[in-house]
Amino acid sequence: MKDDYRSGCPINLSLEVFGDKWSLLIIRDMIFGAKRHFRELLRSQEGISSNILADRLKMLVEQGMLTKADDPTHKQKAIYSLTEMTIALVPIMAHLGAWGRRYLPVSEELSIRAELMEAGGPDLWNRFMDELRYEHLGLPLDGPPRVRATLQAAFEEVVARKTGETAVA
Amino acid sequence: MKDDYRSGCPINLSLEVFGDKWSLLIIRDMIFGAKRHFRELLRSQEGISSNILADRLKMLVEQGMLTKADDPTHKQKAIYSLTEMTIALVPIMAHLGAWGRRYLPVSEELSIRAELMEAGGPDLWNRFMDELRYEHLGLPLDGPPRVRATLQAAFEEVVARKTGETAVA
DNA sequence: GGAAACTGCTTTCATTTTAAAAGCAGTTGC
DNA sequence: GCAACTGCTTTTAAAATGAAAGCAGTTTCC
Repeated sequence: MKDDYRSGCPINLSLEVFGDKWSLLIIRDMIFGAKRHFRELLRSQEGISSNILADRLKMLVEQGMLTKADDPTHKQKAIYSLTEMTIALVPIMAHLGAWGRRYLPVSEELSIRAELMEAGGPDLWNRFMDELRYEHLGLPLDGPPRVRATLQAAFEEVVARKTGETAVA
Repeated sequence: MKDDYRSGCPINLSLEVFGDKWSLLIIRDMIFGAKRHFRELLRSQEGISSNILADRLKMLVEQGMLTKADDPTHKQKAIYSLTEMTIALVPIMAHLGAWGRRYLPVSEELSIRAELMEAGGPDLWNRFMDELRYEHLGLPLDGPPRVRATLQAAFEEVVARKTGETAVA
């Protein structure tokens, strides 16, 4: 952990931890894309390069934002997990997505999840956070996880519809 | 405006606009510190340098996050104003502050505002946003602005108390 | 049992960004 | 008339980023 901060302001400290162009995208892919391995994270929409990904993962682990463990199914695989700190970013992700959707030129398929998160509100966010605690921290969960699958299904529906439209056009 | 984005994901687009170590601090100082001029913004807690500040202000204006106008009281002064886009970041600021306060080594005096914002919740944020619309966009406001002054007073109270403690110690 | 594909990275090198410091052409207040 | 203030720009060094290739294993598949 680094401990020489520019100031003790909570917004500044937050930016010092994940205020760059990539960290939050990695966390996004872990939360919404269920990605847990290096090579999965390497296939981001935005095309992160491997050296940057390696650097950020290392930093995020050092900061307590992620944990890293051996994957029992493969001697070379590492599994990255969210921590409570990172799961607590879900509402911020939802707000960021809603903001981007309102003010920036988002694509329909990549913003359907943000739309559903905004519509679902804090109740949905809390359910999703509980599901992430179940998947990443092993905490008990009431019923099976469903939020991410619902978001994913909506995404795929849009993709299918747009593919159809293109085929027709 | 740049228009070559890495992806149409709303979170990514948001990061492309203000996902760096300084942009959000400039906006923070305009929102919570009522700073409107270059040299005011230069005196940030974190010590931004003048070339970076100039660069970011230019970019934020290009992105529609701020507007720049002549200050009628001084031929060399420029006044920067928030836009609706930036005022809409208030809830994100509140969440970021709350998150930082919970998980990072914040200082007491610099986090009292975040504490009050968290306690006030969406009702307070909306009132604050209306006050910012009044100050920066000239929209009508019901009653005089009070939120920022309240936050500022709490900040100064903590500073005064801590100065007293130091003097006694 | 051998080849191909996959594992999480690291290395290299060119380009871009950041940072600190000094400076500058005006403008304003006293 | 001069000192302090205005929003920057310039210079130079250091650091971060990005693209591409490579690497020492491990696993899969036939």
